[in-house]
Amino acid sequence: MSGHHTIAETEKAVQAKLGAVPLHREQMAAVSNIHRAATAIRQHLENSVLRTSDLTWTGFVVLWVVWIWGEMETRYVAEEAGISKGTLTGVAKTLQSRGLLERLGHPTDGRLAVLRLTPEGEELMGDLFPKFNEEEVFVSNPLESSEAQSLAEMRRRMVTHLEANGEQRRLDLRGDTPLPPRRSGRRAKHG
Amino acid sequence: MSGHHTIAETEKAVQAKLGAVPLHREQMAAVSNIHRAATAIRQHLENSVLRTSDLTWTGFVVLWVVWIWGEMETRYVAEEAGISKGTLTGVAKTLQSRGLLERLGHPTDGRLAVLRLTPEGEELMGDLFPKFNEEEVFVSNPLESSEAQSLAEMRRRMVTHLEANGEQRRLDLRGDTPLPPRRSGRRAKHG
DNA sequence: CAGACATAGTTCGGAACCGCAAGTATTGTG
DNA sequence: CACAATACTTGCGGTTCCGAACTATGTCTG
Repeated sequence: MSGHHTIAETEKAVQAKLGAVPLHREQMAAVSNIHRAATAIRQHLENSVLRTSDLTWTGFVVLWVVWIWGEMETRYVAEEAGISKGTLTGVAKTLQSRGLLERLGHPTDGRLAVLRLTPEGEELMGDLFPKFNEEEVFVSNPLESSEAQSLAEMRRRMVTHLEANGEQRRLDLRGDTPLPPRRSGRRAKHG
Repeated sequence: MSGHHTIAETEKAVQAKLGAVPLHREQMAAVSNIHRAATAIRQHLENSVLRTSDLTWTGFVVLWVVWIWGEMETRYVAEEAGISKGTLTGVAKTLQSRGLLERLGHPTDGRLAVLRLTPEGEELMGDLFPKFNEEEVFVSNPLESSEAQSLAEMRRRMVTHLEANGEQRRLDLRGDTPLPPRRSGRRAKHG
């Protein structure tokens, strides 16, 4: 995954490329490879335990969230799973079609929808999660227990910070110029 | 991003769910939220600096790799960017169509293709990267400089370990039963 | 040098995914 | 009761993504 260049080589090349521009090295290192690490871990988990049950990463995460918390309103499921509501609708549909998940109306508030595992889903997760956790152990083998803890703690701090201040930061950055629309996406009906 | 449940609450719920099954807490914490953190960071970067240039995360990473290393064979670009060769073909096509990237044949080995930035691509990256790095600083604000370093170092250890031992581990896990094909994916021509 | 094998890249199938707009239904409020 | 707010779904247009099949090229070996 780290290709054929080390981090040190990469930083050197970046510095050469930027010349006089000051570079924030530690922060670059702290951020730049997180996505690659996440991808590597995700692929290991997908190809070791998830694939045999024909689950995608996202499908598993959604099942996991609902499994842990029991019945859960869809908006919270999306939030906890880190996907958009629209995506959740599709993923939930896939999982429903495989008989792992069911969708219920909320008893008092008719606007809400609630997700719950079917017995099959419960059984699958009861079987799958221990295996999943075993691979989490494998993946974090090279870390001391205390390191694993502080790693999680640092990440939590970054996420909390982003949640608290990210939106304001983005607002400040773009000032008065509004965010341009994406290239893709539905267009307004008239025009 | 962390929804309305803290990590501690989540762990408690997991333990309740699993009952007697021993749970590897630190490792679970070390792994389970990395993807969520990566997503949060990615979305901040996309919506702060990338969106104004209509670049996706992956598109930016590919440009970045080629920018740093100059001309580069596509297989190495894919490896450094952490995507499959097939994905790179599509991404490179998109970037070519926007005039940021060009594709050259290799002079001596006809199988190889080489990517290089166009002058427009060079200019864009020269403008964009400092802004990107600024946001990397923002994202890692809550970390001490030494923490940022050790974070990156731990992650690097995990990735290295996966690269070295992941495939063997997956082989051991599935034993003699072959990996089932994905639900999606190309099928053999005949049938 | 032909045939086997290896390597690099592209094509393709199917799914995930986003962000937005619009639509539906329900609930809260003045 | 009109009207705003909320929750979810649907659909659009695009990108990304994997991995297997396929194509083209290079290399090794008898």
